[in-house]
Order: sequence, then structure tokens, then C-alpha cells
Amino acid sequence: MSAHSHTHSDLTKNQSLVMDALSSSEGPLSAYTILDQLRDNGMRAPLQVYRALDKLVEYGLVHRLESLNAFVACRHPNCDSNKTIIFMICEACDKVNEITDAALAKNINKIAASEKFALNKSTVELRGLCPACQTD
Amino acid sequence: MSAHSHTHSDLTKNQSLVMDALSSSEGPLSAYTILDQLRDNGMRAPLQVYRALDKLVEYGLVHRLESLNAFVACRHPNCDSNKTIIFMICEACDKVNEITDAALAKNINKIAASEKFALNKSTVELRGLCPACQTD
DNA sequence: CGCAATCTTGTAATGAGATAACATCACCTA
DNA sequence: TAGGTGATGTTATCTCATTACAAGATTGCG
Ligand SMILES: [Zn+2]
Ligand SMILES: [Zn+2]
Ligand SMILES: [Zn+2]
Ligand SMILES: [Zn+2]
Repeated sequence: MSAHSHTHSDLTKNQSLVMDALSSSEGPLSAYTILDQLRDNGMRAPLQVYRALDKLVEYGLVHRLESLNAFVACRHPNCDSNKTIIFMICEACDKVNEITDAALAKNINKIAASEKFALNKSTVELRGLCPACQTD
Repeated sequence: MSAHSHTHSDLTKNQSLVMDALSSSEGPLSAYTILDQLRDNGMRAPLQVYRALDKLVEYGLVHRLESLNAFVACRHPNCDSNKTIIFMICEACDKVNEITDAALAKNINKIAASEKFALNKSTVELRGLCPACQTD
């Protein structure tokens, strides 16, 4: 099975639990927050959560936010995690908006090429205020 | 004093020690690695290092690499940490190349504006192989 | 000078994020 | 049924970062 064809029904028990926790959250969750939420479902140790997260990230269903040490469910239809994803993280309400932008992806590839850098993964995380939190 | 006019001579003892450690390193260092290197210079506890790092980052002399939980001395002449900085991190030799790109900065600002996102800070970290490590 | 305000430093303890090591279990297949 | 593979469970440990409190050092008045 390809890394991008996973549906929810393919997931193992722990993966499903973690996926559900992230999907039903408004914002990103840390591994330990997920663990706390799933204590009653048999989740006992951090490693159980991290293992599930590793797989979910590998399948492209979940993204890791490097600047937050947290994880978020992908809400981007047909998301290709190999492409350059832009995360806009609200510092007030913690909600995350995930978008792609062809021009920016192209720009980053061009920059890497011009520096002869063999690009493997791009992290673009923007911090600021989402529209709803700009009360002005 | 403005946040961007700090010279090395303005720094306190601990700030200078940490700055020197980062400046003489080929790649990024974690706070605890810096601590270990400075044990003989009176540095005893993590907080001493983190306090110095906080100031150095504030002054724009040091950048934090979110995807590594590590810090690197700025080697960009006239670096304005308010601008969009692109870090290219080699996954083989751990060296970091720091560049700016006007087109990319403009692109990011445009994306944020189009989403009505009040941009505060941009994190752009590219992982891959530097030219020297592409032996192919 | 004397004193207060402020900044920097020192130290211990704790919180938060992530992984190593090892044992066990479920499932598929030869 | 024996063996391989992947998922799980459990403990301990490691790395990264902050809280809380105390003690010096510095500056700027009155
Ligand atoms: Zn996505
Ligand atoms: Zn918001
Ligand atoms: Zn810089
Ligand atoms: Zn390299």
C-alpha cells in the first residue's frame, strides 16, 4: 500500500485512537496531551503514542509542527506531505491553518537549487494572529 | 539601545561565553551541549545558558533552529532577524547555511495577507544535503 | 554617602518532549 | 505447527526547557 492511500479503516487500534484525538481537536496537541486524553482507552505510556504518531505522519494523515513540538491532523484534502506545506499558527487561539502555494514551493526549490542544496524536507511555519483573533 | 545595535563588547560575561561557544562551532549547538563546554568557565546550570541564549536571540546575534531544538550563531552580515530567514540544514554534517531571499519573503507576506493572517514570525527550515555532502 | 530600583547571576527542583531496551502478543504463511 | 513479521506493553532513561527563590552587582537619585 502506498504511503498516501491509507484510510481510517487501515489504522491499528492505537493509531485510530490517536487519529481520533487529533481529528476532534480544534488545534495541535502534544504527544503527552494525547496520552492524557487516552488513558481511559488503554494508552499507558508515551511510546505508544509516539509510535502511532510516527505512522500517522508517515501516512500523511498527521503533520508535526516543529515550532510547537506538537501534532495536528491534516485537514487538507488530497494532501501530499511531500509537497511544501505552509502552516499558519495563531498565537492567540492556537488554531492552525494548513495551505499549499505553488509559487512558494517553486521558490523554495529554486533557492535550494541555487545553493546546490539537495532538498529533502521543507518546514514553513508562520506565527501570528488568525483573522478571528485580530480584534484591533 | 536598540535590539540590533549590540556588539560583542556589550555582552555580559555569560552571554559572551555562550556567544563564543556558538561562534567557534561549525554547526548548531543545543543548550546542554553549550553548558557542557562551559563547565570549566563557571557555567553550572541550564538556566544560565538559556538566559544568555534568550538575550542573544533577542539581539539578533543567535538564531534558534526550531526543527533541531538548537541554536546557531548568526553569520549573516547585517542580519535583520525580523526579516524572513531561510535555514538550510545539512542532515549529514549538521552545518547550517543561513540566507535571505527577497522574493520568498515577499511571497510569504503575500500568502499571509491573502489569508488575512497577521504575520509575526516566519520559520523556514530546509533539511537536506549540503553540496559537500552530496558525494553521489 | 545611603538607599532603592533594576538587572544579572547562582542553585535546586521540576516539568515537558522523546527514545532505548526488552518482553510479549497477534497474525500470516510456508 | 513452526517461524517470521509487525504491533503492543512496560520500564527506565535521556534531552530540552522553565519555575521558584536567593544573592550579587549596578545604576540613579535624595
Ligand atoms: Zn496536510
Ligand atoms: Zn486565533
Ligand atoms: Zn542571521
Ligand atoms: Zn553537509
